[in-house]
Amino acid sequence: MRIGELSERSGIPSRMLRYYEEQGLVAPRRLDNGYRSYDEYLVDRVLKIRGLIEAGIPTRVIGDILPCLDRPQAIVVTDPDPELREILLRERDRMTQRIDLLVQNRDSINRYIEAMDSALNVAAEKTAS
Amino acid sequence: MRIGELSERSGIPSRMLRYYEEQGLVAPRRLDNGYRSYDEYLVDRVLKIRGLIEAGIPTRVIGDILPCLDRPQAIVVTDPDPELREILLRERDRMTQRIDLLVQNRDSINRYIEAMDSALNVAAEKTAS
DNA sequence: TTTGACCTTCACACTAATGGAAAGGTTCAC
DNA sequence: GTGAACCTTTCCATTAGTGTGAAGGTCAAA
Repeated sequence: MRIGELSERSGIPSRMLRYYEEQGLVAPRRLDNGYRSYDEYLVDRVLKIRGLIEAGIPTRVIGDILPCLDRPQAIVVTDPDPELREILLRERDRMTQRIDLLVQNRDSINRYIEAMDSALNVAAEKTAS
Repeated sequence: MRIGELSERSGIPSRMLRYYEEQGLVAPRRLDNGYRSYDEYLVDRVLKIRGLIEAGIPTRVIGDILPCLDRPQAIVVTDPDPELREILLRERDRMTQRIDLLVQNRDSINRYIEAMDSALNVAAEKTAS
């Protein structure tokens, strides 16, 4: 598919799809006329990229971890690179930290919402009485 | 305490502490000479801010949710603002999405690391035999 | 064959977060 | 009272991600 269709299906502006390409995160083929041509599986890929960017992972890092994310590991890991392993360990731990903090704060927000709601209920009961 | 001490204790550059103030996230008192003076509890506060920023939450949003995060809810929620509730619901859901995607990808990375390690073990066993 | 929708590259600009330098005030210790 | 260490504000620079517009090529349909 061409960039417009991918953009529509993924909800990601074509400007950003070109940017991801510039950052080396996707490599669409080119048609004879120079148009980008995206394979079907790239829909999921760009959505994953988008999600990671929104989660605060810089494209540089995404480029490192992306190859390890979706494909059947058995095929890839024939020659384990110890340097890559270090990068992955570090990023995994950073992600875990992020997750913990996010969970903690989301739960705080949730408690707050619930407190608002029960305050509303109290008010409603007063009115009803 | 003054900005230098807070910076040292929190590990956050003073430049950033001034930035957080500019964004309305902290409001240190001022000494007679104009120096910023931070209360003890602000150490935790700026660390929380830092964590949220690193988790990808923009300061604008942090400003909205911060008041709901740490303080005893019962006191605050006397007059629940429905508009604030909408903001909080939206942000909570966004955070949940982030968390899910982060968990999913962290687990993928983890599986990949484990695959690397067992590939290494296989190689080591070969060498040993 | 012209129009319209799509694509291309290039470039300028904006925001958020951050770093850093300049120019100057305060305080304290020698 | 001078120097060192700290603070102040102001301003300029950089990076990542994003928006937008110009100038132009492709292609199908009227």
